[in-house]
Amino acid sequence: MARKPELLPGTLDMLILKTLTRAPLHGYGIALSIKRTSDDVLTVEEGSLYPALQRLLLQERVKGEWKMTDTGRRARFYTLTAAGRKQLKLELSQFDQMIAAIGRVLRDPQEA
Amino acid sequence: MARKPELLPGTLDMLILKTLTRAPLHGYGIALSIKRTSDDVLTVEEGSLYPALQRLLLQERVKGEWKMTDTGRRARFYTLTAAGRKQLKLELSQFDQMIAAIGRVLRDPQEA
DNA sequence: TTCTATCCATAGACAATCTATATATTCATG
DNA sequence: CATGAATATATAGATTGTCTATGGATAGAA
Repeated sequence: MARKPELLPGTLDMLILKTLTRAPLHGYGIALSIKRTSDDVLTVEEGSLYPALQRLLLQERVKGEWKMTDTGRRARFYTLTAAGRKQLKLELSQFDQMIAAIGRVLRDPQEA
Repeated sequence: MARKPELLPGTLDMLILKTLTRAPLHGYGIALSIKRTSDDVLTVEEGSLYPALQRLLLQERVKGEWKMTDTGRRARFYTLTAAGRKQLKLELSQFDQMIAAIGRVLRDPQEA
């Protein structure tokens, strides 16, 4: 793991996809949303975010359209595709399963 | 994330350290313990386990001693050090914080 | 005019995990 | 006694994901 992990590795795609279920957003907006919703615990660096979005585009889990923001800047807005919704559902259930499993290990009684 | 993730990346050291709070164990025993305690959800591959144990040795979070198992094979038994206990405590609290933050993002209401 | 916030993106470094491989021993089964 | 499964350690190499660092550009506030 990186020295100062801002994210739990392996969870970024899921967080992005989930964020897009609310509404289409541009990259910067996704990062802000995750930061705010997580009460500043999760910070998505640009160097993580944009490669992740490229991956998701290639996998056709999101689609991107260049538009203008309210503030008059051009930005690429991402929308979930059907495949993206399906993938999110899958990742969500795998994540729950993992967390539950880790929980069992961490709560396992000490010192017989 | 790997195609078929057997672990949540970034959690292996924590799982190993936690497993060693119960009793000193050798590598193979640690892997078995995690597998069983997690009801077969978490599988620690050898290629992940032994490098992780080397890291933990170098960082002096565990110490290792060659001994004989009950079944008469030589194996390296790992014991938590004070630094290892401290590190476990830290990782546990960071993990809880991350999971809680991820939970807030994932439970964030849909479609305004 | 300068600074901050908004916006995109890539290159390169680094860390963690996995696949594959190698070695060796014990024990059960045929 | 041969074979294979389970027990046990370890490394090399590939892959992936994230981060640091960098570059560019515009809008609006000070």
